[in-house]
Amino acid sequence: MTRSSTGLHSETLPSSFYDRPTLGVAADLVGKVLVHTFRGRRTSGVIVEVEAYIGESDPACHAAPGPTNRNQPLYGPPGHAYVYLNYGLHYLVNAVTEREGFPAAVLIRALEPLEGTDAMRRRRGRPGLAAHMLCSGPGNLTVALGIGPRHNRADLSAGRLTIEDHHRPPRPLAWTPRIGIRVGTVHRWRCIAADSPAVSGPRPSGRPGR
DNA sequence: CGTTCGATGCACT
DNA sequence: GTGCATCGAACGT
Repeated sequence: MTRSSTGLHSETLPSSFYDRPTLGVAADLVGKVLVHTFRGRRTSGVIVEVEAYIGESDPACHAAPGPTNRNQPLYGPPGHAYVYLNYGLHYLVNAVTEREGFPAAVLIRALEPLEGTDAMRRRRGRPGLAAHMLCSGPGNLTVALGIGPRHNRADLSAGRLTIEDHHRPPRPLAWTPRIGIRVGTVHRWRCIAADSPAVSGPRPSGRPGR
Protein backbone atom coordinates (compact mmCIF):
# COMPACT_ATOMS: atom_id res chain seq x y z
CA MET A 1 0.00 0.00 0.00
CA THR A 2 1.37 3.37 -1.01
CA ARG A 3 0.24 6.95 -1.03
CA SER A 4 -0.96 8.17 -4.43
CA SER A 5 -0.78 11.66 -5.81
CA THR A 6 -4.50 12.01 -5.27
CA GLY A 7 -4.03 11.39 -1.57
CA LEU A 8 -5.92 8.10 -1.70
CA HIS A 9 -4.44 4.68 -1.08
CA SER A 10 -3.29 2.89 -4.16
CA GLU A 11 -1.86 -0.51 -4.96
CA THR A 12 -0.18 -2.12 -7.93
CA LEU A 13 -2.45 -4.54 -9.78
CA PRO A 14 -1.33 -8.16 -9.28
CA SER A 15 -0.76 -10.58 -12.16
CA SER A 16 -4.06 -12.29 -11.29
CA PHE A 17 -5.89 -9.15 -12.45
CA TYR A 18 -4.85 -9.93 -16.02
CA ASP A 19 -5.45 -13.69 -15.88
CA ARG A 20 -9.04 -13.69 -17.19
CA PRO A 21 -11.06 -12.85 -20.33
CA THR A 22 -9.55 -9.86 -22.11
CA LEU A 23 -12.72 -7.79 -22.51
CA GLY A 24 -13.17 -7.77 -18.73
CA VAL A 25 -9.58 -6.71 -18.23
CA ALA A 26 -10.01 -3.96 -20.84
CA ALA A 27 -13.10 -2.53 -19.13
CA ASP A 28 -11.45 -2.67 -15.72
CA LEU A 29 -8.24 -1.01 -16.92
CA VAL A 30 -10.15 2.18 -17.76
CA GLY A 31 -9.71 4.35 -14.68
CA LYS A 32 -6.55 2.59 -13.51
CA VAL A 33 -3.20 4.41 -13.52
CA LEU A 34 -0.21 3.59 -15.73
CA VAL A 35 3.03 4.56 -13.98
CA HIS A 36 6.62 4.73 -15.19
CA THR A 37 9.33 5.47 -12.63
CA PHE A 38 12.58 6.76 -14.08
CA ARG A 39 15.46 8.02 -11.94
CA GLY A 40 13.10 8.06 -8.96
CA ARG A 41 10.58 10.29 -10.75
CA ARG A 42 7.08 9.10 -11.52
CA THR A 43 5.19 9.96 -14.66
CA SER A 44 1.67 8.61 -14.69
CA GLY A 45 -1.79 8.95 -16.14
CA VAL A 46 -5.31 7.60 -15.79
CA ILE A 47 -6.12 5.09 -18.54
CA VAL A 48 -9.08 6.37 -20.58
CA GLU A 49 -8.85 4.41 -23.85
CA VAL A 50 -7.91 0.78 -24.54
CA GLU A 51 -8.38 -1.87 -27.22
CA ALA A 52 -8.58 -5.65 -26.84
CA TYR A 53 -6.71 -8.02 -29.18
CA ILE A 54 -7.83 -11.57 -28.59
CA GLY A 55 -6.32 -14.77 -29.90
CA GLU A 56 -5.15 -16.17 -33.22
CA SER A 57 -8.69 -15.98 -34.63
CA ASP A 58 -8.70 -12.18 -34.29
CA PRO A 59 -7.26 -10.99 -37.62
CA ALA A 60 -6.07 -7.70 -36.11
CA CYS A 61 -4.17 -9.42 -33.29
CA HIS A 62 -0.44 -9.82 -33.80
CA ALA A 63 -0.93 -13.50 -32.96
CA ALA A 64 -3.09 -14.01 -36.07
CA PRO A 65 -0.20 -15.67 -38.01
CA GLY A 66 0.51 -17.98 -35.08
CA PRO A 67 3.57 -17.80 -32.85
CA THR A 68 6.45 -15.73 -34.25
CA ASN A 69 9.51 -14.15 -32.76
CA ARG A 70 7.85 -10.76 -32.39
CA ASN A 71 4.56 -11.87 -30.84
CA GLN A 72 6.12 -14.23 -28.30
CA PRO A 73 5.18 -12.02 -25.33
CA LEU A 74 1.48 -12.43 -26.23
CA TYR A 75 1.82 -16.14 -25.49
CA GLY A 76 3.65 -15.48 -22.24
CA PRO A 77 2.35 -14.95 -18.72
CA PRO A 78 -0.45 -12.42 -18.12
CA GLY A 79 0.43 -9.14 -16.48
CA HIS A 80 3.52 -8.50 -18.58
CA ALA A 81 4.08 -5.75 -21.15
CA TYR A 82 4.13 -6.28 -24.89
CA VAL A 83 5.91 -3.31 -26.48
CA TYR A 84 6.55 -3.15 -30.19
CA LEU A 85 7.51 -0.68 -32.91
CA ASN A 86 4.71 0.39 -35.19
CA TYR A 87 5.12 2.11 -38.58
CA GLY A 88 8.84 2.25 -37.87
CA LEU A 89 8.22 5.27 -35.68
CA HIS A 90 6.05 4.64 -32.65
CA TYR A 91 6.33 2.27 -29.71
CA LEU A 92 2.98 0.94 -28.50
CA VAL A 93 2.40 -0.67 -25.11
CA ASN A 94 0.03 -3.54 -24.31
CA ALA A 95 -0.81 -5.48 -21.17
CA VAL A 96 -0.79 -9.24 -21.85
CA THR A 97 -3.96 -10.99 -20.67
CA GLU A 98 -5.46 -14.47 -20.20
CA ARG A 99 -3.69 -17.66 -19.29
CA GLU A 100 -0.15 -18.35 -20.45
CA GLY A 101 -0.27 -19.93 -23.89
CA PHE A 102 -3.35 -18.01 -25.04
CA PRO A 103 -2.24 -14.93 -26.99
CA ALA A 104 -4.20 -11.82 -26.04
CA ALA A 105 -3.55 -8.30 -24.80
CA VAL A 106 -5.00 -4.87 -24.13
CA LEU A 107 -3.47 -1.96 -26.06
CA ILE A 108 -3.30 1.24 -24.02
CA ARG A 109 -4.28 4.14 -26.27
CA ALA A 110 -4.73 7.22 -24.09
CA LEU A 111 -4.16 8.58 -20.58
CA GLU A 112 -5.19 11.63 -18.62
CA PRO A 113 -1.85 12.85 -17.22
CA LEU A 114 -1.62 12.68 -13.45
CA GLU A 115 2.02 13.06 -12.34
CA GLY A 116 5.05 14.49 -14.14
CA THR A 117 3.33 16.60 -16.80
CA ASP A 118 6.47 18.75 -16.98
CA ALA A 119 8.60 15.72 -17.84
CA MET A 120 5.96 14.62 -20.35
CA ARG A 121 6.13 17.96 -22.15
CA ARG A 122 9.91 17.70 -22.27
CA ARG A 123 9.80 14.17 -23.70
CA ARG A 124 7.17 15.18 -26.25
CA GLY A 125 9.16 18.29 -27.16
CA ARG A 126 6.02 20.41 -26.93
CA PRO A 127 6.37 22.94 -24.15
CA GLY A 128 2.94 24.52 -24.50
CA LEU A 129 0.82 21.44 -25.19
CA ALA A 130 -2.42 21.17 -23.20
CA ALA A 131 -2.31 18.47 -20.53
CA HIS A 132 -5.12 16.43 -22.05
CA MET A 133 -3.16 16.13 -25.31
CA LEU A 134 0.11 14.90 -23.79
CA CYS A 135 -0.91 11.22 -23.67
CA SER A 136 -3.68 11.16 -26.27
CA GLY A 137 -2.81 8.39 -28.74
CA PRO A 138 -0.83 5.18 -28.22
CA GLY A 139 2.36 6.50 -29.79
CA ASN A 140 2.16 9.75 -27.87
CA LEU A 141 1.71 8.22 -24.43
CA THR A 142 4.78 6.00 -24.73
CA VAL A 143 6.91 9.03 -25.61
CA ALA A 144 5.39 11.07 -22.77
CA LEU A 145 6.06 8.36 -20.16
CA GLY A 146 9.44 7.30 -21.57
CA ILE A 147 8.25 3.78 -22.46
CA GLY A 148 10.30 1.96 -25.08
CA PRO A 149 11.49 -1.42 -26.35
CA ARG A 150 13.38 -2.10 -23.11
CA HIS A 151 9.98 -2.54 -21.46
CA ASN A 152 8.96 -5.42 -23.71
CA ARG A 153 8.11 -8.38 -21.44
CA ALA A 154 8.37 -6.21 -18.31
CA ASP A 155 6.38 -7.46 -15.32
CA LEU A 156 3.59 -4.92 -14.79
CA SER A 157 3.03 -6.11 -11.22
CA ALA A 158 6.53 -5.19 -10.05
CA GLY A 159 9.25 -2.83 -11.23
CA ARG A 160 9.45 0.50 -12.98
CA LEU A 161 6.46 0.11 -15.26
CA THR A 162 3.27 -0.74 -13.40
CA ILE A 163 -0.48 -0.22 -13.38
CA GLU A 164 -2.05 0.93 -10.11
CA ASP A 165 -5.55 1.05 -8.69
CA HIS A 166 -6.13 4.48 -7.18
CA HIS A 167 -9.77 3.69 -6.39
CA ARG A 168 -10.98 6.51 -8.55
CA PRO A 169 -14.72 6.87 -9.11
CA PRO A 170 -16.11 4.77 -12.00
CA ARG A 171 -16.21 6.40 -15.42
CA PRO A 172 -18.99 6.14 -18.01
CA LEU A 173 -17.73 3.57 -20.52
CA ALA A 174 -18.43 3.28 -24.23
CA TRP A 175 -17.48 0.41 -26.58
CA THR A 176 -16.65 1.18 -30.22
CA PRO A 177 -14.89 -0.58 -33.08
CA ARG A 178 -11.12 -0.55 -32.83
CA ILE A 179 -9.48 2.21 -34.84
CA GLY A 180 -6.42 2.31 -37.08
CA ILE A 181 -6.86 -1.29 -38.24
CA ARG A 182 -8.01 -2.63 -41.61
CA VAL A 183 -9.27 -6.04 -40.50
CA GLY A 184 -11.29 -7.23 -37.54
CA THR A 185 -13.37 -4.06 -37.51
CA VAL A 186 -16.57 -6.00 -36.85
CA HIS A 187 -15.75 -6.26 -33.16
CA ARG A 188 -16.45 -3.36 -30.80
CA TRP A 189 -13.38 -4.00 -28.68
CA ARG A 190 -12.30 -0.40 -28.04
CA CYS A 191 -13.31 0.80 -24.60
CA ILE A 192 -13.17 4.49 -23.67
CA ALA A 193 -14.07 6.74 -20.77
CA ALA A 194 -16.82 8.56 -22.67
CA ASP A 195 -16.35 11.79 -20.71
CA SER A 196 -12.59 12.15 -21.21
CA PRO A 197 -11.06 14.92 -23.33
CA ALA A 198 -7.88 12.82 -23.64
CA VAL A 199 -9.42 10.04 -25.75
CA SER A 200 -7.89 9.83 -29.23
CA GLY A 201 -9.86 9.63 -32.44
CA PRO A 202 -13.64 9.49 -32.81
CA ARG A 203 -15.97 9.32 -29.84
CA PRO A 204 -19.75 8.86 -29.66
CA SER A 205 -20.60 12.56 -29.40
CA GLY A 206 -18.34 15.36 -30.53
CA ARG A 207 -16.26 17.06 -27.81
CA PRO A 208 -13.05 19.02 -27.58
CA GLY A 209 -9.92 16.94 -27.60
CA ARG A 210 -8.06 16.75 -30.88
C1' DC B 1 -14.38 21.16 -39.72
C1' DG B 2 -12.43 17.43 -43.20
C1' DT B 3 -8.84 14.60 -45.98
C1' DT B 4 -4.19 13.59 -47.71
C1' DC B 5 0.37 12.44 -47.26
C1' DG B 6 5.32 11.78 -45.88
C1' DA B 7 8.41 10.01 -42.36
C1' DT B 8 10.35 5.79 -40.88
C1' DG B 9 11.95 0.45 -39.35
C1' DC B 10 11.09 -4.04 -39.09
C1' DA B 11 8.43 -8.54 -39.06
C1' DC B 12 6.81 -11.49 -42.09
C1' DT B 13 5.69 -13.82 -46.83
C1' DG C 1 9.07 -6.53 -51.40
C1' DT C 2 4.76 -5.48 -48.68
C1' DG C 3 2.13 -3.75 -45.07
C1' DC C 4 1.39 -1.90 -41.02
C1' DA C 5 -2.75 -1.53 -33.70
C1' DT C 6 0.63 6.29 -35.93
C1' DC C 7 1.50 11.24 -35.94
C1' DG C 8 1.20 15.85 -37.26
C1' DA C 9 1.67 19.24 -40.84
C1' DA C 10 -0.48 20.92 -44.85
C1' DC C 11 -4.11 21.83 -47.47
C1' DG C 12 -9.24 21.97 -49.04
C1' DT C 13 -14.07 23.28 -47.70
